[in-house]
Amino acid sequence: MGSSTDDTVAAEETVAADWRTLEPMELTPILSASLDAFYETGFHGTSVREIARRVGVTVPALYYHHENKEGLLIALLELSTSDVLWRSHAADTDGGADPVQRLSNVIEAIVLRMTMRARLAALEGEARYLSPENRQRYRAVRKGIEQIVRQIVEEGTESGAFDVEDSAETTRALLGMCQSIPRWYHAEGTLSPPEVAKKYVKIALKMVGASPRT
Amino acid sequence: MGSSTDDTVAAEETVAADWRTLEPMELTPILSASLDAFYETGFHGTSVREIARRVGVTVPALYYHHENKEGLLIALLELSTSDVLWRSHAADTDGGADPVQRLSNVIEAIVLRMTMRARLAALEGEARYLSPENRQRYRAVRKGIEQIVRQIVEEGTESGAFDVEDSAETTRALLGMCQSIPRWYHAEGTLSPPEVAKKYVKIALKMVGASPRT
DNA sequence: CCGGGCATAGCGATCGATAGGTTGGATACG
DNA sequence: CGTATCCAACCTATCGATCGCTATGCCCGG
Repeated sequence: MGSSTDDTVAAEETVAADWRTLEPMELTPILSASLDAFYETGFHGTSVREIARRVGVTVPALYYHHENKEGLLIALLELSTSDVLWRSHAADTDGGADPVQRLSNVIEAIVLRMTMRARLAALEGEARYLSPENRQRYRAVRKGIEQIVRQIVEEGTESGAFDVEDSAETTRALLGMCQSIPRWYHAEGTLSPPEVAKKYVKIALKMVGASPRT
Repeated sequence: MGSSTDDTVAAEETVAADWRTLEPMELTPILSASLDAFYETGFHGTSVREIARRVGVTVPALYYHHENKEGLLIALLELSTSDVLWRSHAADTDGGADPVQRLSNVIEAIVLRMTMRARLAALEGEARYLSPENRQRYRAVRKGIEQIVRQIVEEGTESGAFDVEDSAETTRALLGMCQSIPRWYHAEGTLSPPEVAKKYVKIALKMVGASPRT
């Protein structure tokens, strides 16, 4: 996990800020090729032979490391969902008690992930092709993120920091806005991920009726 | 096309209000079964035999009415996109010159379609599996809707009715919020389509910094 | 010499698509 | 009125290709 030297003091500071740093996720060659293929042609549109061809191996090599084709998608979704769930929670608690800061942090964390891990984030649309039990686990993660955002929206509304009529609907609108980012965002675009995140934080604050601190 | 009797006067009035009325779209048995199958298991996850089985015919019957499997998806997307494009444009012009009313109308039209034609609207995510030339036509439609919304946002910002920093980004956020509705909306839910539309119109007006008329 | 990490070869099933025959109803003709 | 013709709308049967997956064997580093 972490280095064994000088941890006591720097640990909190590091962990607290960690949710902003998204280095390119390191994947095994097999998972990297699977991600590319699934992103381009979808789960059912991708054959295991195509994945093996991209990796430069034969088909049985895939089955040595993963149970079956669905196992490849599960492994990718596992990494993806645990990453976004951890980051959202860290961003939330990092915002202290101020709903404005908490929502700003969570939206920033989500948008940063949607832009810097766009291909991985777009994969979540393929989760509905999983077997029922695996799909269940994935939907639990989605509900977790929704609950984080909804709690902030509700608490902010009760404290008067926000002006929201329907917190559940506003939460879905916030997440829907963010989840659609991978559909149009390209890394070659003019806006960098932090710039996109800043814009969406401001939009999100408007959606909940909180004036940005200008 | 239309009946030749009594058209001159009633036409305008009918057309102007038509974009709010969404009767269940009548599809051929083949397209109806294709829509169900594509919605449940995706384009690549659906076999032509499965579609034929749902219709109650054999496979060649499908190929008699449509060129190939992709032709089934094209026919559905054609109906879907032409419908939403027409409704959005009608809702826009029906709002007169007031940006608030125009945006309210367009968002209402889009949300009404997303809820009442949820399965058809969700199909648009499968458009990326089309061949390049067909995908091109579809993306043109999407750009058309985006341009309608963006124009309203820009004009509203220039006239002072809206308070928007980045109209392009706000437009994408508005559409992304709406396009994600089919992912969670079920017809069995507690909210009716007009109720959902009302809520999203209010949220949209907040996003562009226009205070709702209370 | 042994087992992790593959490749060779091929299994049965299913894929999208098609050639060619059948049918039933509308229309034209005597 | 009877019947000949025709075409839309299918069905039967089957094509070659590809699918997910695996039994078996080799090879090389420890």
